Amino acid sequence: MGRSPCCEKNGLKKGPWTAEEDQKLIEYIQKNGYGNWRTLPKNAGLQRCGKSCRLRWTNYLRPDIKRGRFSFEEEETIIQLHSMLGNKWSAIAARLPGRTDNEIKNYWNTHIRKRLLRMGIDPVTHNPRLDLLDISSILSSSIYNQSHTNLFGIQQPAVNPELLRLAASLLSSQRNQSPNFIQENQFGNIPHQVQDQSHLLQLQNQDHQSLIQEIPSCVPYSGESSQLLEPNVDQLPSSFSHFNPDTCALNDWQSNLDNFIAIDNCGNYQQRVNDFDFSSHLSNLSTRSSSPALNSNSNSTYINGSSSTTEDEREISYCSNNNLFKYEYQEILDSNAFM
DNA sequence: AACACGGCCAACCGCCTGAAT
DNA sequence: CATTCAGGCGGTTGGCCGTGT
Repeated sequence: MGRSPCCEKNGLKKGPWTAEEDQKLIEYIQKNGYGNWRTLPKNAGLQRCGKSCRLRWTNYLRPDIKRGRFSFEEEETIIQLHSMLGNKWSAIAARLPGRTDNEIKNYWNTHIRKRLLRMGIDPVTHNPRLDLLDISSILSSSIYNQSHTNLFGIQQPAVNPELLRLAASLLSSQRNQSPNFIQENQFGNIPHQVQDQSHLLQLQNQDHQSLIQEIPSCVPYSGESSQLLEPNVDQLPSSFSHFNPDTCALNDWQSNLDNFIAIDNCGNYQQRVNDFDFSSHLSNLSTRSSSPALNSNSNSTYINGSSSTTEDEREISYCSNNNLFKYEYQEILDSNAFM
């Protein structure tokens, strides 16, 4: 009845593979192919279980594995696929030739996930982090002096009651003002007023999602992120300068910061305001990078550094489509309300 | 030089699904 | 139909290595 056991569980070697073991496995598979992992270790003269052999082969020894740093295009693909598929690493790996699910998973957990978190984007939902947005949960707490439980169920120290009283007061005063202050901005960028805590507190009256959709309402949006379109620069307000990495030197780039436009490779654009110290961010880049490190490959002709090669420049590039706006909003929240 | 710390990643663990018996 | 296991998958771990003090 049933199948016979695949292998003896005892007496099999575990841990890192030696070069000799690798060679045995490679030679066996080159000669006989792979498929029956149950019998393979014995036939190949390996004191390993079939599962270990399969893993070693698929994640490391396979000849078509691409090693080395992930390219920008690969990173972008991973993020886009993850937003659609979630932690389906094998499904994501199937669309990235030469990359294994294990490698993508590791790269996500060690690089991309942390970066998204720093940007205020929830790496699971790809939306703004609710733990940072959830001011209303603080304000709605009826007993200010009690400790506060955050979204993760972690007890946090009591919030300064004076601060909360001030916040409540400001909120109350803002309720009598125009609720459309965000839409009043003709360019669709985040208004500077948002920096003001009173405006920030006003936001808590609105549903987070509706707010996010509201901000880019004046911005041309090309639709699906998978569609790579040339940006339509004709739609840019004339007062905006734009950045062309093909022709613009880094100094020009920095000098234009006051009127900087970020355009992702779907053609969406956004005026960058200096709310979250974008200038110093770029200054730091310039000290570590002798050249702007920009390239003109892919479909990003006008872009905020998303085709560049340094870590921090890439960081900006993840703010594509709606995430761009979410990011800015999140940064404003972060720097004004929680610091 | 020695130690502590954190990041990275190969490898393992445990669960699930579908096939074999 | 029930049982058993191979294969596949995602989550987690632990050791190595680089960096900071």
